Amino acid sequence: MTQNEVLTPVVVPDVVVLRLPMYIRALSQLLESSATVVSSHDLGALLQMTPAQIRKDLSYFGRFGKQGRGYDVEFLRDELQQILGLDQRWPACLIGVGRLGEAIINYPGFVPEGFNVVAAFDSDSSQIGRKIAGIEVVSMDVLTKTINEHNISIGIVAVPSVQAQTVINELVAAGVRGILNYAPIAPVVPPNTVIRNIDPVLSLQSMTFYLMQEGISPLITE
Amino acid sequence: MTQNEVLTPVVVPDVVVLRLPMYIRALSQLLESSATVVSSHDLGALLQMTPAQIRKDLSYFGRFGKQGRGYDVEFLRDELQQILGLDQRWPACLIGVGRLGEAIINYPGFVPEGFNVVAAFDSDSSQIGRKIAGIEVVSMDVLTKTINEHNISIGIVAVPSVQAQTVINELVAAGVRGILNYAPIAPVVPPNTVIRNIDPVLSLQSMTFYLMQEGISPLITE
DNA sequence: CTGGGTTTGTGAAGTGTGTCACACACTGTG
DNA sequence: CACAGTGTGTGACACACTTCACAAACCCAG
Repeated sequence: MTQNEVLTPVVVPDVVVLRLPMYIRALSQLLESSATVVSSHDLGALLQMTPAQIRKDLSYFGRFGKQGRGYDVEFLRDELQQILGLDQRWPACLIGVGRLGEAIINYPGFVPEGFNVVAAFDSDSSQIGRKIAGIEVVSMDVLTKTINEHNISIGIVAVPSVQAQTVINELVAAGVRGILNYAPIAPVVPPNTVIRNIDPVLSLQSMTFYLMQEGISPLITE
Repeated sequence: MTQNEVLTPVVVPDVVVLRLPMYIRALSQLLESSATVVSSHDLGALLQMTPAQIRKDLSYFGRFGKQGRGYDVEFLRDELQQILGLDQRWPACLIGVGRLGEAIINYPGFVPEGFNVVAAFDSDSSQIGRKIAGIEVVSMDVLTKTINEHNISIGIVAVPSVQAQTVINELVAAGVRGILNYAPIAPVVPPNTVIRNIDPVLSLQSMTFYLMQEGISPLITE
């Protein structure tokens, strides 16, 4: 094989892709504590997972470690960031500037990770023109235009449930291929679109099953 | 086997438990559109999953359907709610009343689903005494006492990353067995404790991998 | 430069989850 | 009351992911 490496030799399982950001975060944390090298064993202890899984996951993308030594923390983090496209800044737009939308746009966790909300939309005309965190709320009428102008490929949906599917359809039609949905619904998207749902209620509802199993019930004190 | 049925015949896979809330939500939606009966086929279409998976999932808990007919919507929803313990109200406490904590306590999605934030804590003394959504912010010193008094088994963590693990440890020590964590960390909890992490950044970071694969890059316009 | 200790990368085995396909049950009709 | 049509519940199969285990590679000490 004297040709250039193919980008992704075999198809990478989704679960593996979901774990890469956790590796990046742990590596960043290690960097702050001035660690230069880490083994799959130590990284596994930090993330509560087996060393074998970490090695297998990384092996989908390349050979980043050295036998007898481990992984160079900074190098591995940079490689993983590049694989996920996190060495670039991603402009995103927000739809819905109610209480939730406002909290999202003010959330300080996005910017340091390379995600910038550069536009905010709302269907409520009384919201239009208002500025939140330096961003002016504009009408849904200019959705496609604004998305093209700013080259936005990520949309964050923070509208009421009943409107969410419609808004998602509009985003997809406007060319957005990645959607972060905060509405408590099960949205339908075309196959070439990536959707991630943030739904604390679903998390709580599956949690109570296990609490019940341990005999913990809100009505019984002990 | 003339003995009483055991509650859960075989161990239920975690993935199945995670899907039950989605079924409940879809069933509630069907109820609103005045449907009385639904087949696994139709439910699958609504949730983008195969009928076989739905039938298999439900079969872990009992036989709720009727051949040739399907499932009674209201009956199935009630059964699933009971299995998850959602026929009761669950008191929860919030730790951290910053911008994020405030948004959580004001989030209107929890109460209709049976989750009530009945106490709010903060380590910042300037926050103590303040009232948010009718709930007075109190000191971390009274954490254990308050949790016991209100019979709280769920804690919602909305403190900065550096404090999150400490707060989680304190919650566990105080008897909380279910934790909804909003801090962007990988927390460590004892085996008998259920943790759910809400982390929009992780969702975005795995999303960009797929956007990159489709050739979508924030720097390239087309 | 040699050898003991360490840790990676990866085929192979193991485990768990999803899908298939069909017997059985129920409905409604004539 | 019989029969055609429909849809569940489930054992068997298929697939995907995780873990195992070991050869190969590297470090470092003497």
